Amino acid sequence: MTFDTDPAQSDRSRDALTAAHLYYMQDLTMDAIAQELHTSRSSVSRLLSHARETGLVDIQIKSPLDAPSHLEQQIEARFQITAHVVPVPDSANDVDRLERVALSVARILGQYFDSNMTMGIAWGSTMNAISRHITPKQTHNSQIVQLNGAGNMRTTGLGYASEILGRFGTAFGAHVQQFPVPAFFDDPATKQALWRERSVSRLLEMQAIMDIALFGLGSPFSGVVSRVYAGGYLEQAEFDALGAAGVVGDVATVFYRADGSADGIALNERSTGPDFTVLRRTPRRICVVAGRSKLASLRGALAASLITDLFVDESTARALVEAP
Amino acid sequence: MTFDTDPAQSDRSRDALTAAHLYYMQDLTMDAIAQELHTSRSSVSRLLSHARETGLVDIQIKSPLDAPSHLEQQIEARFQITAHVVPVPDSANDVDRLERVALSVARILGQYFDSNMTMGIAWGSTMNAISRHITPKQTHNSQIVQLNGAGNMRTTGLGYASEILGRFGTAFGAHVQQFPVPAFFDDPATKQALWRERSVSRLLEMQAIMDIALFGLGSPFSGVVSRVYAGGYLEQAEFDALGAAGVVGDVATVFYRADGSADGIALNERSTGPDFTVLRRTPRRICVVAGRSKLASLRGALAASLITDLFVDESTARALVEAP
DNA sequence: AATCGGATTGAACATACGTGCAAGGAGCCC
DNA sequence: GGGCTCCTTGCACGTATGTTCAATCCGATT
Repeated sequence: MTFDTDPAQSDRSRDALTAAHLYYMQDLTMDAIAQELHTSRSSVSRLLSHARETGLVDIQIKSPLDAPSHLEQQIEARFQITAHVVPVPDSANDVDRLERVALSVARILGQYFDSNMTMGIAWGSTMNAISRHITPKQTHNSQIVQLNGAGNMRTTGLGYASEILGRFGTAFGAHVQQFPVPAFFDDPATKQALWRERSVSRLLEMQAIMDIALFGLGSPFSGVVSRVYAGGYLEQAEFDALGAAGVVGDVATVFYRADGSADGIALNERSTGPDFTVLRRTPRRICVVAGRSKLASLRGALAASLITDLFVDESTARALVEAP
Repeated sequence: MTFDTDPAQSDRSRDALTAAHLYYMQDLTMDAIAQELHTSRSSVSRLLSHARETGLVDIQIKSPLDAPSHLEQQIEARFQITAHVVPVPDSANDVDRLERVALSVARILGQYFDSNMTMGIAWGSTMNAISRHITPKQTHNSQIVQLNGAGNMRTTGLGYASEILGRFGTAFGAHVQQFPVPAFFDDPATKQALWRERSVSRLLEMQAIMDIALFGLGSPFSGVVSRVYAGGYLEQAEFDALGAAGVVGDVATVFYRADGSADGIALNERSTGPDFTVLRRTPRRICVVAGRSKLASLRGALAASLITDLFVDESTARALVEAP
């Protein structure tokens, strides 16, 4: 049984390691490294890319002491959470914004997730963006578990969600636990029945003991429609009911109001996402938000105490600390 | 009292931090960053240099699993120490060799040294080379303590040694404890008398409880003469006596033989360096060696169990694992 | 207020770097 | 063994980056 020690790959990685040493520790030029490795400069360039992509080289930004920016301090003081404000120029559009916040999260995630841990993962455009950029890190005995179902009337959702899950899994060398159910059941009774099944309850157990939850926010009633609302998951009537109930957002297809409350929202009874009382027991709950359209949703999630660590673009962060 | 929060510097560092985020976390080009920061591309280049030099950006090379190279494994198995083999082409001369090993050590040192620690520092060309390249890291309540005196018949040695010490001190924000004595006393009795002085014994106490010792090796009887032997520290007669006693090297001006023994070497009675029995109590003893001329000295130091962590250039490492 | 020295800036230049491309190899199937 | 694809390599090109230099700014000093 070969681990990742197949001779070809190992050769390449060994060279990449040496090249990384020479480049990052000894400040040699790629040309000089090429000579030492008896190859061409281009190959060295590629080796170094490989080293960075595979997480062989790890670049961290330190926050010596003063680091928390003014904004971060304000957010932390006001909401009792850890804040990471991602600098994005105000002129950027929402797509760039999401991409850049996601990239920052993807690069830093390895500092949170480690061996023997379990991480819960939502799905959606935010999670998708993150998954495409994660810097890999080898872990052992770790689990990635899907937080909520992704099926709808048209598809099982297995393709989209499992693509995301899979990227997380391979990046961390973790076991992946899929949750092959629809996002919402038609009948609450189906959910209750299924929840008693051993195969499902095993997964719910894992959610209950996860160390990290990672999720974006849905914002049903703002400019950009979240994936949940565009993808055929909800009927118009259901959507209207959410509005009537005063819903401002969702985490893993579980909805809440501006004050953070979620009681009496009918759709939650049929949702497959984790109940907030469960979610709040997770030690680290990382929320990733990009774009001011999610501001109301963010405020609600904060009011509901769903977040311990927030990644947010600069302009949304500024809006957040302004008077509500 | 201003810490490092003087407004000008803080502005610069804040920009550097942002630039580092944008460059290393979001893969923007310097041009794009310049626009966001309303400055020129050159300034961004300088900001990023600044960020790297000040340790604001930390680049680490991971050793995922297989990392210990063959050579490192061999050394570790044979001598029960941790080995870091620095890749240096065989064609490099001894000066390059030292420079490159020192650079690697300087970059990685921050991973060993932290707040509330005490590190003992030798002096010499190796330590000098390292000191010129250390990547800074802010620590609190930490100490840098000089291991052995640096004075000789000509100078107090304060200039040279304290320059080295000082660079370590400022790089880590640590208190610096100099040791203003000659490298060797003329009369052992002077040493004993001085060693009872409270000012000196306070420093010896600190040496006794240090967490890390960092030193190069002296090799009196090989091609390149160590600083100790060229700088007027020893008279010819003393030098000859070392040869007669079978000495192969020294650590912080304390000498040893090929088998690691140090008993009965007269000069050690007059040396100001730490007794090996004291040194061996230090949990981490980092030795930096470059150049095959130090091979015999290295073998002796290993036999004397003076080393827990070894940094060595590739070709010397190869020579080390060959049959003695 | 004038002058000086040192630090900072952007333009221009010289390198260093990333990447598309065609050529060469290594496996694999026929 | 020939021919196929897929992967890797080095070259060449265009772009990105580091660095020098003259101009400018800033603060301190006279």
